[in-house]
Amino acid sequence: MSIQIYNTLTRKKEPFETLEPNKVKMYVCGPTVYNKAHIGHAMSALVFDIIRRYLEYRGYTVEFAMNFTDVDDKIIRRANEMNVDPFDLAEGYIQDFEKNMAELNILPATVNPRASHEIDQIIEMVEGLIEKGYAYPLEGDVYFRVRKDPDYGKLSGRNLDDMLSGVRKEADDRKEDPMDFALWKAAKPGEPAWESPWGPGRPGWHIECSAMNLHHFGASIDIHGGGNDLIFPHHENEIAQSESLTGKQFARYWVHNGMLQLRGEKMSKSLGNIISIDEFLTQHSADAFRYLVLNSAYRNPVLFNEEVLLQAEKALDRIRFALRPANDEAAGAAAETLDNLATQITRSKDGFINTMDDDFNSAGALAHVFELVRVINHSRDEGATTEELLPAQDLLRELTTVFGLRLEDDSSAGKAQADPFVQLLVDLRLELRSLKNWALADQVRDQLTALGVILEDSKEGTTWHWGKNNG
RNA sequence: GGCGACGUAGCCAAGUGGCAAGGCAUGGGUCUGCAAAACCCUGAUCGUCGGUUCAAAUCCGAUCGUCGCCUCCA
Repeated sequence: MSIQIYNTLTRKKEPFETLEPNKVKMYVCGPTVYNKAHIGHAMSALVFDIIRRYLEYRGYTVEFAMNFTDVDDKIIRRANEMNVDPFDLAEGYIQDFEKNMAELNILPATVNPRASHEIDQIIEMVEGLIEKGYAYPLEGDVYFRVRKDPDYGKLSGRNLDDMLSGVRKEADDRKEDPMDFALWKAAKPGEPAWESPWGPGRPGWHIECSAMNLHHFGASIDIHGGGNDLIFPHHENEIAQSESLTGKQFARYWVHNGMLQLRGEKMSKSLGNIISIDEFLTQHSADAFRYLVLNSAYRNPVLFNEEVLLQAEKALDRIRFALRPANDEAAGAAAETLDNLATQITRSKDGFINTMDDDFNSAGALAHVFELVRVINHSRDEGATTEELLPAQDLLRELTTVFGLRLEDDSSAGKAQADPFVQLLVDLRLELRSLKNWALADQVRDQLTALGVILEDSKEGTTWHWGKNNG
């Protein structure tokens, strides 16, 4: 059974077949860089990072492109408000975005094209569309002629006549059809502009993605991704532009992620309920966010709130524990236990792959990961040695790496200076316990807990670690 | 108004025809001086109504509810 991918274009799952053997050309719509990236951007980036990692795990070479829209009305407006150069503004946010992506453990794209670096290709494409009759210049603008494209609406499942009823009455009546959209916009005074056959101006939003794809990948790509809020009009228009010009199918599979739900509604600028990635990361771990994304179907809305994040942190702790070595005095587990462990390795790996093959069902695959976790922990309790646990733990590390989870025991980061003193107190308490001075021993433990240090007593002694978001 | 998605245990959430995964929480137990962690055990007939079928959470119809797109949006 091959990988199955749900294709928005056909509204069903289809077997994944690449244009070239073992190679995937994948393009995902990136952000318009006029502000700090928010957790909705993170959600989309995580979804496609997971898909990309999984395709690589399955042996594909993935060429992954994600653009930056760095020429746009909103960027220009904000730059004017702040009295800075629009390109400097965009550059700053691009760097912020790349920093955020690294923090979230999102693999860097093969290429990050920017609209402002693709102007020649954009102009060339617009000229081509005019030549073929799919576009027309109008007072320095250029518009796409939607009525000329019989397929227009095939991605979003709309037809032009239905859409017309929804069009605002004050629609620009210079255009041939209200649904015609801008490929090129004439420059207004004070705006950044490039010379073109139609006078100074700048590209419309939709054309950049088409031009970048053509430039970097050619006429056809395997996977085109983005948030499902981009299906219309953005992706619909991309298809119209690209396929009208080349006559070839633009993207074989259209993959769309669901929206992040904050307090029951979509997070967006217009609603003003934005949480930036920076803000998020001061409170929570990147792994916790990734877990939320993994734990649900990428096409559905993902619920985001404090309770769910707490549940995620605890679930991750469970996986982290399974990666710990065996007890020091472990004498080796019984043959039956080791057989079960060996069986589970095969079962978990097969289950993981079969489930992920089904349209990247990460939530289902996560169940297979947790089964492995349970059996590892059980085996440890049954006396398995570190060597005996290792193959299963290697697989656990392998699968969670495909998911992009770091699972670092890094909660002590930045606190290392205090470690010797903590150890001193822990050792002291051990003495108190051997003297059966429980009251004082408990006092030490309670006060360390209050400082964010978690103690765990066992037969071999006491281990300790820093708790989450504490100390 | 048009197009689309979703509604599964206290919470999050897989599962699209054959006895309902997983995580968090809860309760009980093992271990522990106590605790923590870990381990074992513990719960739902799938919004509602009707239909198809030997068999439905899963297909069809209706109904209620939630959400998204149709304007910039990941």
